[in-house]
Amino acid sequence: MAEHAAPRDTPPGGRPTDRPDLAAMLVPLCRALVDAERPVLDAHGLAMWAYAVLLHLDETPIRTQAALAEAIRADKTRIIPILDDLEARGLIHRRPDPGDRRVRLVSLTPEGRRLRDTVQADIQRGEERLLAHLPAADRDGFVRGLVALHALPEIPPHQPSSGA
Amino acid sequence: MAEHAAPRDTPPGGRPTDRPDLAAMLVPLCRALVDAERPVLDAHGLAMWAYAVLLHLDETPIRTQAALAEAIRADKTRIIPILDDLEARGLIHRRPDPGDRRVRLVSLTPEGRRLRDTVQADIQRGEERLLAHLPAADRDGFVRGLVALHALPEIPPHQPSSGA
DNA sequence: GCTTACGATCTGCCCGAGCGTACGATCTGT
DNA sequence: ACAGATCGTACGCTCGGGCAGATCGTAAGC
Repeated sequence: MAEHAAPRDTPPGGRPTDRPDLAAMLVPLCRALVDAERPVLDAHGLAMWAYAVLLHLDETPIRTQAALAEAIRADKTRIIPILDDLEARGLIHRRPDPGDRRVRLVSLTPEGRRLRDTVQADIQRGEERLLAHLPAADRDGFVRGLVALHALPEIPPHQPSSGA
Repeated sequence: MAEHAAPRDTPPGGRPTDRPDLAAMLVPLCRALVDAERPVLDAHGLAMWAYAVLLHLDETPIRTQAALAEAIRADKTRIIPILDDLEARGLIHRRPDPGDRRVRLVSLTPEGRRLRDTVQADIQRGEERLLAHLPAADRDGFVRGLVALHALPEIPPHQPSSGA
């Protein structure tokens, strides 16, 4: 089941780390987690992007739709139908900024906030059940490390040092 | 920059966790990490899937190509050209199983193993530089938690409990 | 020997997502 | 008033990847 990378001889120019690549563990974990959470989103008729919008909207005041799109790393054109849908369902407000009528001020409606809280509660409950598999110390470290990494402004590209 | 979710009132039916969703942190982290590591793979002429194959090949003995594809969660048809390329470059062997000539036994060649070690050293060096941003305790907990989660056989789907 | 099952391979279809372009409405500076 | 920039929106292209079907070789059971 669990394949741990056996420690190998030291490759040229690198210290051995005695663990699989972070990405090789993170990517499957991400996929599995997203798959696991999809039923919850489906049950509430939310697409992943729509949920990302709801999540982001009340954490930081929104300036423009393009900024919102960039914040959740979505495409600025593809976010339009998502906002259309959320607006049609009464989950967000989208009104022109009186100060600059080019921009639309996007905000959560009370129903939007409620749905968001409900869905997030479901999701986080599932996540907590997942985290329960870990010993308490590792669980806290994992979450704290993840929060810290998530807070990093950006991740610089790795440099191939060995002769290309 | 770093937006921490402010603790909110408890949503109906769930305990508040005072942290963003795991997935909401993991997915951007994955994307950023993969983006950061792409230059390394490019420098060695390896696609992501090809690297996944090399990574998987010497950790567990391979039975069939379809099993290999499933193990790295790739499509069984899409993996063929990848194996073709790796084989043409002398990085893997693909010979018919004498016991059952339907199946092809896939294994790493010495050059394949060397390339894999080189690339992995580059990648893990970059990852270690990233982890250096964390306090030692959180770093260890993060890696240990990640390894443990990665070792889980599967992640059960979350159940939407609130009235769908 | 025949039928059925299975693995590898190929081909084609469809979808989601990234990206560029274009256009209308609006703001800003001159 | 006019030029240039900015925002929201629509359209279209392209690519990667998931998926289904078809073919061929091989294996196993009858």
